[in-house]
Amino acid sequence: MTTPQLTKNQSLVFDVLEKAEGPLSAYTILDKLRDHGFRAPLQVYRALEKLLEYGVVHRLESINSFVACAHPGDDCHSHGIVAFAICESCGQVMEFHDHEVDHRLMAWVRGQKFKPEKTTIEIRGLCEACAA
Amino acid sequence: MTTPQLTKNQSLVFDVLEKAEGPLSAYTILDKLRDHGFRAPLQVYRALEKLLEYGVVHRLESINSFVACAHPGDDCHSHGIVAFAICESCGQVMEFHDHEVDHRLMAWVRGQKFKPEKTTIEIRGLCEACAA
DNA sequence: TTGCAAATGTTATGTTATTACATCAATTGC
DNA sequence: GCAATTGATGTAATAACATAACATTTGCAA
Repeated sequence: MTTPQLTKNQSLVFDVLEKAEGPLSAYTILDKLRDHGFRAPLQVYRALEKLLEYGVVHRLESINSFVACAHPGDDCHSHGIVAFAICESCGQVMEFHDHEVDHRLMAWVRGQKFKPEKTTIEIRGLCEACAA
Repeated sequence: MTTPQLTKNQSLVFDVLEKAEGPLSAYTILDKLRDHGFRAPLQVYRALEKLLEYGVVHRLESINSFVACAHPGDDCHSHGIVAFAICESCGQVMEFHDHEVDHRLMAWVRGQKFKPEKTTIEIRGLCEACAA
């Protein structure tokens, strides 16, 4: 999928996520955009919905937050399943891909005739700096 | 870890989850236990906290719900990372384990000197019956 | 220029989870 | 025995996350 031109709200939300150190909740994004005229959660959620669809933003299910994709200008979908390591101390997120993991999960899924739509892999713990 | 004797509230919550067809939200559990004297969400969340700790219940992060562990009488922790396939149509959940997936994720983690605490693997999609 | 689809604005509400504080019951140490 | 501690419970209030419903605006193509 190629990313279409972002609308005003989509750009604002994406910029906030890109400039952020780590993942942000929808309401945190809302607060950061009040100066730009944002008033309601839906303005954020609607933008996020599109950004997720375009693959330029990821949702972290285990912490109800969102991050910009770590592959600028690239298409995340081509990498297979995206996995995340989330530091519970500093909030830093590392994004990675492992084709063997994809392969094993998809093999299991095939065996069950299960039709996968969206797969979540999130490892919560402590990053090197915080574990020290 | 061996599971200690459950308290009254823990037993009530666990029984509800065991008898359920699929995952339940905390508030759904609350509703099912009103007849047994439950009045507040916290009664459910506190019981769930312990049941999760004992490993007899799993939390499904991507749907904010809880399921009884699919290995009755067994200790889930000994199986490594638990993965779930969740049917978005009928709500059915399949629980499985794949040592190779564990191995690959833990290898990545070691390479980053990341210290994992809790790992989530959830595949949302359609089960065989619902995909037909 | 009309008609449509997508995006936006706004209010209200629904859903999930926690904080704060009080009480009760079992256990331990003296 | 009986303080002291610990863990479980009860209750109210609130915080945090997400969507429904409806009105309006915008861009664009027939």
